[in-house]
Amino acid sequence: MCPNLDIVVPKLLEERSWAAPAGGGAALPDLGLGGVLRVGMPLSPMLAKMQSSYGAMLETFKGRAFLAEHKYDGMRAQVHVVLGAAGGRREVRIFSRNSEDITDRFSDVAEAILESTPAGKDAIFDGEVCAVDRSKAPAQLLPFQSLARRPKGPTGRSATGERAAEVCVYLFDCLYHGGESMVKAPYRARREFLRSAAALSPRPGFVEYAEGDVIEGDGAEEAVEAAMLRSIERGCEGLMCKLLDGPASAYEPSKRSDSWVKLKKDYIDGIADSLDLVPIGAWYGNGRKAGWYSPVLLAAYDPETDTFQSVCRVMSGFTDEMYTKLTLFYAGKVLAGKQKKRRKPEAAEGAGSGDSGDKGEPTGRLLPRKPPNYITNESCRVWFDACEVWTIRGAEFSLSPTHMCAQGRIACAAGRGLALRFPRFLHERPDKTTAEATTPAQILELYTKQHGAEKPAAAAGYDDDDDDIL
DNA sequence: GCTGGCTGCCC
DNA sequence: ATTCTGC
DNA sequence: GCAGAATGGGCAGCCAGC
Repeated sequence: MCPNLDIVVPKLLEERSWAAPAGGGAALPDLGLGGVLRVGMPLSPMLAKMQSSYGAMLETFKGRAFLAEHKYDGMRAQVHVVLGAAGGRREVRIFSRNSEDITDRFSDVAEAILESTPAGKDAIFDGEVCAVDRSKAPAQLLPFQSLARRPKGPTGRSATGERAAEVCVYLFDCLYHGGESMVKAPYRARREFLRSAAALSPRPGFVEYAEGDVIEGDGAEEAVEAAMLRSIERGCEGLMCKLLDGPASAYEPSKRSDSWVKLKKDYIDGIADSLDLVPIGAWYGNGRKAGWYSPVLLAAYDPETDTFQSVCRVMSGFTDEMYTKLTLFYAGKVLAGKQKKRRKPEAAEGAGSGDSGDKGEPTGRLLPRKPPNYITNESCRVWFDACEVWTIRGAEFSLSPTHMCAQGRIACAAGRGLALRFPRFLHERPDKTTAEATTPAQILELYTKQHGAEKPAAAAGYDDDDDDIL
């Protein structure tokens, strides 16, 4: 329970460089309300605006210098180095993006920070903690899932007995140091300071600097593309592009500032793959989506076994109009708007066949029950007749206990399938039949390529699918 | 003691 | 996290 | 342009129930 006052009071931070209370905290009733940084009290991290093309990003920087930094796929970490009362023993606290204290979960990071920072100086750093495999030369970045499997408590014991993943923190900013706030300083200065011995002594595989390229002048576009490719090879999600100079490059807590732009690789034309999936079921939407099907369960089609294997649910990317059309198409009628408030299913349930008090069964294109060739651990409220194809885009695939795509073909993952992270609907694919949908084998190949960083396997020529040609 | 559901948090 | 909608 | 709503995948932890 951290008092997250930065969120409650998103003040304009009239930060001064006098933030340092020379004599100690006694006279600081302020809880962050005044915008005064306090080591040990988390401030809301600065956020980035998302853009989906190099062109749009370059446009926002308008020729000014910026940093094209790797966007690591881990957890945001605001690292505080707190001085003890006597100025002696230091303590490290680590806060999540939402200002939760996650020090216990990453006590190894905390210790590494202690070793990497000079005595007698308090500090606040910003960075990303990632699961890594240190047996590789430069520590190999591991998927987010590895990081998520870390135990939450201080005990560090994992129920399954598997050892927790090693982690490394990639630092990219310094907000405060030695009693001085740095948030008003230009990013270039903050970064340079962070990279000086006065602030930190990095330790490979434990405490590192976020990788980034300074880009300015001609050839910016080529430089950004190159940075993006490097980031992808490294196993990152894309780029964080940050304005380097001037007051606009200050650190603005809790703001989704224009001076930070994120470019995720799965949005960039020519890099992202999309999938052609089949809607096989749905639930009833809540709130403003009451009366519509939402979300919708999607599946890949395996012609070898004639099965539809679920890959994800999707609810993003539909306009209200599409919802109306979709619902009418499958239900064959307008659904009665549900009550505003949804209630707990209680213990009722009893498998997905009952459909409690629903009237019409096989109306429209609904099926009376889940067909045996729909392979999923989901229990949809209604099952669709698999009859169309939608183009879906997402980030990577994860091993799933719920979605059974390619289940049985994945080495070392008995009983698990593949699921798509961050799925969103792009458009219908009226020119494709369900038999032409993306197959589990294709998805398995994409999965293998994504973390099988072992082999760069450049091409492996992949079937297209996608195309949002306009 | 193991399992399933639910909560809370990460992205 | 993402997307669309409404102010 | 921004806030709000409705949800995406997935994990650890905790508690109820068998």
